[in-house]
This record gives sequence, C-alpha cells and structure tokens, in this order.
Amino acid sequence: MPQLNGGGGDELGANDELISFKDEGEQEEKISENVSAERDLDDVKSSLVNESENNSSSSDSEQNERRPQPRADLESYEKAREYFTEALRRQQDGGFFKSPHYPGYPFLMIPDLTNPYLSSGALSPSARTYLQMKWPLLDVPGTAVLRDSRSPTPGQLSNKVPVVQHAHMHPLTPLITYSNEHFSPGTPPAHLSPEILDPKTGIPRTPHPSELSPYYPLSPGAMGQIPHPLGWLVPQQGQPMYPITAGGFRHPYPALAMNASMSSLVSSHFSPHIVPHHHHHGLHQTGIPHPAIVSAAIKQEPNGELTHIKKPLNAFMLYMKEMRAKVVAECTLKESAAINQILGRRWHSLSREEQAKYYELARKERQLHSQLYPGWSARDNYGKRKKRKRDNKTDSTPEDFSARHKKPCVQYLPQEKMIDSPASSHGSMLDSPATPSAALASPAAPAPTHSEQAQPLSLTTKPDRHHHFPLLSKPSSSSSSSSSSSASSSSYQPTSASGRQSTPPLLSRPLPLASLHASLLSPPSPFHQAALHSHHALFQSQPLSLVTKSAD
DNA sequence: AAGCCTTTGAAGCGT
DNA sequence: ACGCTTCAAAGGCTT
Repeated sequence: MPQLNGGGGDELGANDELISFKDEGEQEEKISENVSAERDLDDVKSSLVNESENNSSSSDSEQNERRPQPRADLESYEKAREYFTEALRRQQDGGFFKSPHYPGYPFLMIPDLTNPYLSSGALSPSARTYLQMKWPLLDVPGTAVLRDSRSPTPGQLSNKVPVVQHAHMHPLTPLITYSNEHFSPGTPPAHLSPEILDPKTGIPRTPHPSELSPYYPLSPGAMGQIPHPLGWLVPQQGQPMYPITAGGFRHPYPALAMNASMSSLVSSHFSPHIVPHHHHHGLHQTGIPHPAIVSAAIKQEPNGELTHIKKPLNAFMLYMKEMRAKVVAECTLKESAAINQILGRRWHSLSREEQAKYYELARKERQLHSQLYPGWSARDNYGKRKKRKRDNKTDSTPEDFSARHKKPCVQYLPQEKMIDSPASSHGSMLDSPATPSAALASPAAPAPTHSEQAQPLSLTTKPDRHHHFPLLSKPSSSSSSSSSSSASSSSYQPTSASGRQSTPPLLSRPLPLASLHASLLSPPSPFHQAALHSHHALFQSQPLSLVTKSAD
C-alpha cells in the first residue's frame, strides 16, 4: 500500500496519469500507485524470484557482508543527506504525496556531520546500511533504533539485514529512518517523531496511523510542537548544513556552525534524543557532531581534499535508495543490477508528481551540497572511482550482458517493460542510454516544482523517457546534460500529461514549512511553474520512447 | 580484492 | 551547442 499512496492518495490521484514512461509499455504501472506499488512489488518479487532462479544463484546472499569496509563516516554523511532529502520530500510530499502534514523535517544533518557527501574511501557506506535500517526502524522501531544507536558501525550492521518494509510506507520514508540511525544511540529517532517515541524508553513505539503519518514518523502534531528542523534546513543560503570539509571547505562542521541556529532548532526538535551524545561516531557531546568525526573523515584523505566529497544524489538515486530496500525485501534477488533495473522501471512508472518530488529533493540536495561545498566540483571526483568501462554493452554482444544481469528484472515488470527481455519489447524501451532519459528531466531545466509533476519536462534533452522534470535550480545550464537524445526533444510526451492534469500543486499545499522551503526552493518554484507549463506541452507532444540500451 | 553490472540524472570536458 | 564520459548508490557476481 501505502507506500506511495500516502502520497498517492490524494494527490496521487492526480497522478492518474501515467507518466510518460508509460508509454513504454508499462501502462499499467502506475495505475494507482497505491495499488500498483504493491503490485509492483509483488510482481517484482515474483519476477525477481523467478529470475533469480534463473539467474542463478542469486539467492542467497551468502555473502551478505561483502563489503568490508567500514566507512562509518559516510553513514552519517549519507544520513544527513537523507535527512535533508527527506525534509525536502516532505515538503513536497505534502504536495504530492500526501503526507501532508509533516512539517517537520528532520533535517538533521546535524548529527551527522558526516555528510553524506563526504566519503572517503573508507567511509562510506552506509548507504546501504541506512537503508536497511530505515525500514526496519519503522517496523521495529525500538530495535532499530537501538541498533542504530549502538552505532552501527558499518561493520556491525549487517548490510543485509533483511528489511521488511511496510508496504505502506512511503518510499521516502526510508530516508527518514535512515536518519535515525544517525542519531545515535539511544536516541530516538528524531524524525520518528518524538511523539512516537516512548517517553520512557525513548524508543519509538509504533505509532498508530493516526498518530503519525504513515510514512513519516513525525507526525504533524508533533511537529507543531516542536520547532522545525527545517529551520536549519533552510539554509540560509549561506549556511551549509553539511559539514564542510575539504578542500574548499573550510570548516569541517560548517553545519554546526551554521547551525547554531539550526542546531537549536534541531536540538530542540529532536531533542535530547536526537542529539545524543554520541559517542560513537562523532557526535559531540553537545549533540553536535564532533569534529573528530569530521576530522576523521578528513583525515582519511590527507590530501588537500580531505575527504572525498560525493556527488549529490540525483532524483533517481534518491528514489533508489528509498525503494531499494523494499524491493530487496520483497524479492529474493539481491543483485543490485537487477534491483536497479526494477527500480528503473518503477521510476518510470511513477507519476510525475512522484517523480517531481524526487527531483525536487535532488535539487535541494544539490543546492545544499553546493552550499556546503562551494568549491566542490564533480570533476573532483573524477578518477576516484575505480574505473569503469564502458563499452560494454553496446558493441559487444549485448546478448551476453543482458542475459546475465538483466533478466531477473525483466519479468518483474511485466508490463512495464521488459527491459531485458528481449522479447518484450515495448518494454524494452526503457532504457537508458539510448534513451534520453536525460531529456526527461532535464534537470537542467528547471524544474517545476510542483508543477513538475505536471510536467516532465522533457525538454530538450532526452527524449525519451518520461521525463521528469527536474527541478533544477538552474534553469539555464542545464540542459545540456545528457541529452543525448535530444531528438525528441520535443517529442515526448508525458503520458500523463494529458492526464496529468493539471498539475498538482505542490506548492499549493500548505506546508508548514513552506516558508522555509520557500527559501530553499524559492528559486525553483516560480520557475517550476513556468516550466511546468512548458513542459507540459512538451510532454504531451512526446511520446516517450524508451529504448533500452543498446545492448538489449 | 577489485571491478563489473545496472539504473537515471547531473555535471564536466572536449569538439 | 552538442555529445561523450564519469560519478552518484548498491550488492551479487565475475575476474
């Protein structure tokens, strides 16, 4: 259920329209997200399972823990990010998803200090961890919390904890949860909403629906009581929430600094719990992340760049993070490649509104990231990763490739598309490279925030896909990006477009935080709207064709 | 142990 | 301006 539905619910209704993606074939997909969500999962699961078998082994993840490295810091960093994201999301959700009420966003980057962005080689990690945690948290708050609290070092935590998530949870939810982790031990997840926490134990108890929003732990009411975290979030544009470190960054904890104000907010908000004294990773007794943490991170890379600052996650990545756990939980497959395929399909199946949320979150993240790390450039990370090869698919027999990895997913989305599966075709389209995914969103394009939903803009960029609308803050530049296929530029349409409606009003919703948001968003918003319209048009015109990768 | 694979999006770089 | 490349997450699988 409810996953999306929350959002889906009301607002989603709007969604009816399918996203452009649909074109691809997934028609059904979106249906109602609510429903569909579940279905998808099931489908996926089943398909995955099937596939998995086929694939081979996938099953067990015996090696769950492969990842050796402890990148603790990253966790925090990620978490921070997530918080951020979440916050954003919520705001939007309000619009899109229903979650309306959650005023509070946990943006707690605070604690973490480690920003999500920072990673050192060593650090990182946690993304997965957090994901897992997230879900679990919800389910079992107490436990989860505890775990987190304990400090889950990456090592400690098992990556693979099977998480079962609630179906109904909102996809974004995870983020929140995730954040909790950060908070340390003992600290109840702030976002979980204090109210939910058991006062005595401090452990979050399962809230009734009524108590909290389905997805978000924080309940509105609570929020009201508490000062908004967002406050901090909203960076006053100058203030970074994330720790700034490295090169360019002067202070490791800018966040802290920045936050004096924020911190107050946060702290108050999150309260004691939240700001626990974390011993573990670095939180400072004050509740603030301890510099040490940062320093640690920084240390890792003595170079000028202290830490490796990661790129901000894009909309899809955010989506993946949230949803991965669910998919994994439901499916036997654990391979990321397969899961990602599924996620990619699902992404397409999302309604514009839903995607818009993510775009917006992504936009905010970028914004935040830029604030935190003003001097940072994506180029800084070039060469840091291992290396990828890319030829792949294309030339070489695609078959091979596809065969291996992809299959699993394919079925999963039956209608949606099968990417891999050769057979299906239309499904095949999904993809990517060829596709212009970029187009869709074209991030560059600005995004329409609320409007986004409405339109995806395909803008010029990539044609295919649905296009999401990226909300970029910068309208201008953007576009270039990927564009690969711009051909379509105009072409695609959002499927839903027509359906889409009119736009959903993200903004329209009265968000408590709106104001805060506004600050962040502000740029975009206006912009978005305009964009929307335009996008809208575009979408309609275009069909999205997704083509899968050449390989297939 | 390191890298691949997979997804979409963003950004950088080269032409 | 356009296109290509790299990286972001993630985890099983391959080398």
